[in-house]
Amino acid sequence: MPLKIATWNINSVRLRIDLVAKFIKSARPDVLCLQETKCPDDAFPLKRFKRLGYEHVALNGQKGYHGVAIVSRVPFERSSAENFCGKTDCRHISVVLGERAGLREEITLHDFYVPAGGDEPDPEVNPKFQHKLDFLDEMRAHAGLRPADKARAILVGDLNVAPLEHDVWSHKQMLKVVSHTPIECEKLDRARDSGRWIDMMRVLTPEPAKLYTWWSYRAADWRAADRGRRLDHVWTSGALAGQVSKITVAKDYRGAERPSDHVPVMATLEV
DNA sequence: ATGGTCGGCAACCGA
Repeated sequence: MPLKIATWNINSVRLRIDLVAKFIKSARPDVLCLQETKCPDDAFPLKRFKRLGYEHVALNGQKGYHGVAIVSRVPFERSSAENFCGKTDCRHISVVLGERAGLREEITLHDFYVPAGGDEPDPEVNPKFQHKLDFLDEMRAHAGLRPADKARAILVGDLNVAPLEHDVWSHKQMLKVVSHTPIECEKLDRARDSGRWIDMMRVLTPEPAKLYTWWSYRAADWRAADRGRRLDHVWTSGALAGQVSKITVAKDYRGAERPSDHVPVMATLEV
């Protein structure tokens, strides 16, 4: 059976709830992972999601900043939220899909929002960049992010790093720009390799094809300039990799009225 | 080389 899992940095779920509804109705994901919900759990628009058919929700939100959520048409077995870098800043949540979702074998799903890291790419003077590097190191070292050989797992979200040359509009001009500096790209690679995760977006769309999921709000004409970055990712364990039939980047949503600066990415799994 | 725009929430912080 096909299982569709989408990820989207929504940059305020309450402000953009109508846009989320439009995406849900059109793309029909089974599970939607959100980042930057900017919404305390008691203010999350549960009723709206319920009306749309997404009755199962796992939340890790707070007032004003960051926040992640997983909303689903199929029930979870369990969920958990973890803290990184000794902070309670709501950057991770995970669920397990299993029997109740009609699966014979469980799938663990992680939803991440890695710190953006500020503007200055020097950890000595910019604590936000240091935090980002520490966060990536902690992901690498995390035992819970190393799926066993046969385990089916998927990790999605806004990882705030565009690691490959063709994940940015200009590799050369981006080398000193936070999101594409060598040190953070290397740390992201190590986090991925340490868990033996596979970068499924690049399996299905290999370089040198350009692949972006984010376009700055600051561009006068984001579409014409097309100075995008691939900040959002879909990683799977080896056991799940062969079952990903398709990943789509819904670029049109960047052109919506009052858009997020990120667009939805949706993976279809044959499970 | 520089500054450009958002959202939350009520002055700036974070992105």
